[in-house]
Amino acid sequence: MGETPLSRERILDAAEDVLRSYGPGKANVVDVAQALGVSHGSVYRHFASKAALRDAVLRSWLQRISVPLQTIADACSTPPTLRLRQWLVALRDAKRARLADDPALFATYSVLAGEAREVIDEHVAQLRAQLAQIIAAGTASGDFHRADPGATAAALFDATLRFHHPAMARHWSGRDENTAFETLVGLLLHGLQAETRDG
Amino acid sequence: MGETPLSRERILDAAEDVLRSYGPGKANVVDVAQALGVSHGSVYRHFASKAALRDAVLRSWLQRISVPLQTIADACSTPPTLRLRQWLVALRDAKRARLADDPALFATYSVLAGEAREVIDEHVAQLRAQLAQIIAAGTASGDFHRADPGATAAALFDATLRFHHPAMARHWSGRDENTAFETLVGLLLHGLQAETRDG
DNA sequence: GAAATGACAAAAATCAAAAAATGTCATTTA
DNA sequence: TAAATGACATTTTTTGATTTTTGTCATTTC
Repeated sequence: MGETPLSRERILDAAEDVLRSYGPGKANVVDVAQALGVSHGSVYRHFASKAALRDAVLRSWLQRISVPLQTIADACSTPPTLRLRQWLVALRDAKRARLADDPALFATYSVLAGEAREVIDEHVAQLRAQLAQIIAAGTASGDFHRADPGATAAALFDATLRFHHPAMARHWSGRDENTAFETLVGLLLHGLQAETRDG
Repeated sequence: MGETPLSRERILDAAEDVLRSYGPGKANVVDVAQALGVSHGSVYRHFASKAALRDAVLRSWLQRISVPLQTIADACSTPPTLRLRQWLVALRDAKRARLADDPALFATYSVLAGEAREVIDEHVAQLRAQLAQIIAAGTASGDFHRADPGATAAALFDATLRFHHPAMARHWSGRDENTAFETLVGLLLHGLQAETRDG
């Protein structure tokens, strides 16, 4: 009956569609199987549990955010200060665009994120590593003056939480949002460029 | 029957006790009235609704955080840089202490906060005003070089969300918590002290 | 007569029975 | 013989009847 053989990929796509139209509370694996025209037993042949499927869908969504950011982090020809700014803007914009594009789906993924702590921790670690990479480049070039790129990356990620953490999405449509972001990023970049006793 | 006449104060105290022992989901105004030995109708004589009582209890809890911070903000004899650091440390410590002291009550108040957006907005505005006051002092003394104390205050408050927002409480017992805080505060203070084109 | 009461209607929470979803696996299909 | 099925036991969610809680106010109390 199946035209294309059933694969993880196809299941993931169907699961995302089901999630989009039913929401995180109502979507279930029978629906996903139905969307694919197979029995739900077949889905369990590719994913050990509903939680595993949910994690895979979330991971795929997060990849679509982190992969383009890696490209920015890798752009060695861009000066570190500019590169850092571009990266922070890109992260902010990626989140805002997803919220603006489909608020319900954004809310759905926020719920999934709340249920899949490990997947999120992994994603955050990836993003921090990208930041650390840029900061290390800036330290090497003499643009930044900080001892520990890892700790500094964590500080920058935390400092900008307000602009990328889904729990703060409520604020993203505020009037002074852009000014607030620019003020904070300006402050942080000045901090990085300042000479330190200990760095 | 009543020894002391029923007052807002006494109701507030009883409500906090009830909240402490029943939690935010189970506490109700009949319980509060019972704890005071009065009918629930009498409570409604002092508070228009359960929501109004809840707001008042939350406001009182928040005051106990913001009033001591105001004292720090007002300490003109302390140099602005140190004063700012003290204020940020005090806010962080106040939240951490409440979480450590009674995690269940902290969770209860976090739920209340989620239900009483307006009260929280007011509280945040107060805290930001305190920060703005310190920053304005630092700008006047030449320690800081930022154009807009209000915007800078907002940026500092947002940048440190990770260390004072209840939604982030999960992280507060982490191993590198103190280092992370010090790294971020150091970065921010350097940023404030740096010369700017536009300030 | 100001403060408190408790009976009451309306709204919300609870609970247990019924329905649906998850996860397994012996059997079927191609 | 690898992939898919669907019947099944178990767990979770939904549903709707019942109980609790909220909020009001005419009456009572001190």
